[in-house]
Amino acid sequence: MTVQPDTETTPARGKRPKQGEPVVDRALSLLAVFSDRRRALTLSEMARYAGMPAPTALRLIARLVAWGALERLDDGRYVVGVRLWEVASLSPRGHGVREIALPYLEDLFEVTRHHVLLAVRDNEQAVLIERLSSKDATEVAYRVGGRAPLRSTAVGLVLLAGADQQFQEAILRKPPENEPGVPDMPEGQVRRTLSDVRRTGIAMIRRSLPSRTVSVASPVFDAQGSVVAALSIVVPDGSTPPNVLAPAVRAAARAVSRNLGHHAEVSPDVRTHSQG
Amino acid sequence: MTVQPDTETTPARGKRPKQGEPVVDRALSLLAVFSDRRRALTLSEMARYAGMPAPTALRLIARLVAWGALERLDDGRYVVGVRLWEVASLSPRGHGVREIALPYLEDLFEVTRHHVLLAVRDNEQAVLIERLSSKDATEVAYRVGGRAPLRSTAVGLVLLAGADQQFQEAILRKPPENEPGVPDMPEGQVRRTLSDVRRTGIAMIRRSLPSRTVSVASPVFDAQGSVVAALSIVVPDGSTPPNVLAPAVRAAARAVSRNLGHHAEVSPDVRTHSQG
DNA sequence: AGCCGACTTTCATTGGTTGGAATAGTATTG
DNA sequence: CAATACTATTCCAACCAATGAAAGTCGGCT
Repeated sequence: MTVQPDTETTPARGKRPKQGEPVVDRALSLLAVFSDRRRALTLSEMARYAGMPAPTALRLIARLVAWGALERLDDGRYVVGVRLWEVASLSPRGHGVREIALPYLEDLFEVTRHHVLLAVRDNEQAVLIERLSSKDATEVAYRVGGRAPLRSTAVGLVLLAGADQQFQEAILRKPPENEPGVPDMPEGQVRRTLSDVRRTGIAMIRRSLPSRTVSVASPVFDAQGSVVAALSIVVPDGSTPPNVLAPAVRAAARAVSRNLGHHAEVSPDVRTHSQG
Repeated sequence: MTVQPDTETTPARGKRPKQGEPVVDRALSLLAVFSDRRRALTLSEMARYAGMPAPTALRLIARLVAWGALERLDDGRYVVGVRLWEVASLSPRGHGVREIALPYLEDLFEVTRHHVLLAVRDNEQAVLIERLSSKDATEVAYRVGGRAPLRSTAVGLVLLAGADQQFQEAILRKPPENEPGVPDMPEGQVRRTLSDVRRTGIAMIRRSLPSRTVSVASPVFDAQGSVVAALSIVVPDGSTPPNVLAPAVRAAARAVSRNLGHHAEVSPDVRTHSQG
């Protein structure tokens, strides 16, 4: 009678191969399956992308739908819900700065009629918080809610320059990402650029894809003097001399900073370099 | 020896008075504690508002922070995170329509220099998706991400008029909410108004609080011909005759609809009434 | 009809979840 | 400076919500 309990042939209901991930994490991973390209997904797609069995996904999704984090379309597919958007609109670094900055972005937009961008840093990337564009503007690489690299975009450089030293070093140590359309700078040049950005309050990047454009960005400070966002303008290369754009961008960024409670201590450096 | 196990005096660790709410719901209720007035909360505040013990809240919050749904400030308080905002930006009815509508909102804004609003319906309320305002505009009642009643706002009436019959009846049966600053319409008048809105594609509301304003709203249709959003303009009462605003608002709303794939079948009714 | 895929319900098992208690840290008060 | 009051965090044994294979249901396609 040395017959072990035959687990092979006795399927035994409720015998899971062990998973052991917190439920909350699973629920969140179901939210994370949505992306720019995947805005409406079926149950099985969500389960597959999130890496869990369909019944489990269904149960969790049911909770999310009940709360409003997800919504179910007529065809049975799921999309991100308005309720989630509503809560998210309370994000200080998301809609928060946006709300304060928007009027100034509009002014800048109205004067220039070119793309106006607002971005914050999240982890090792810039997240686009707002973008004003006219219907007939140049093609631009990033959408609101999307992410952009720190080293190869104007807003990214501004945010990187404003981050704490330790973080900057960590980023600089990493190998460049080689984004298409942007000449990748060697580490030394990046360092010099960041220093320039801090000194002048302006970052500038030329890119050739998806179209030939010039971006000019400037930092937005909060009351404590830390860089909380980057404001930029993107124009077709050759349309307007960047040194004409810089003062306008910087002025807008300063106006936003002032509204955030930043008391602009005009450093002599900035004064010397204002205007090219 | 009829002494029962004295549960009273033997506290016995791990003996909870039973709760039994799904974990996901609890996690979501921790997100729901944030509001316009409460954008940064401490652990104990969140636990209190969400109605759960501090250790439980802490554990869940830790997961939410790890994922990025919440962020922790230097002072230990929690705020809604950028990651959540990022996912929420994929909400078709949230940022989705917004993204398509924004250029047209901007045009309208630029011409009029008054508040331009975009709202969708969620449940029994309108949710403000976008608001363009100049720095020196009139005070306005609602903020982006906020909710407004259906019966007493211009966007609300448009959304209500575009909802299915069954839903409209349910709303009409409910007693009026008596919002301050807006004359409350009796049921019959609401019905007539809704019918007018459907016919003319325009809703108009005067309100006296927080300032004397006139709102003019028009529906945005999707490819299937259902009302997915309402576009409106809010001007100080007396500044511009509403019948001048109506065509502009309707034109903008139509432009957005067209962009959403709506093939405007110009109904005879609308033609008769276009322009006052 | 028969097959296939996606969706949903069921249910015995169990491990993630739970919250009181204890501890540590911080601000306020007498 | 001790005492008080509060918040934040760690610990852990009990236990119930979560789990996922299996089976049933629905709809589409051949």
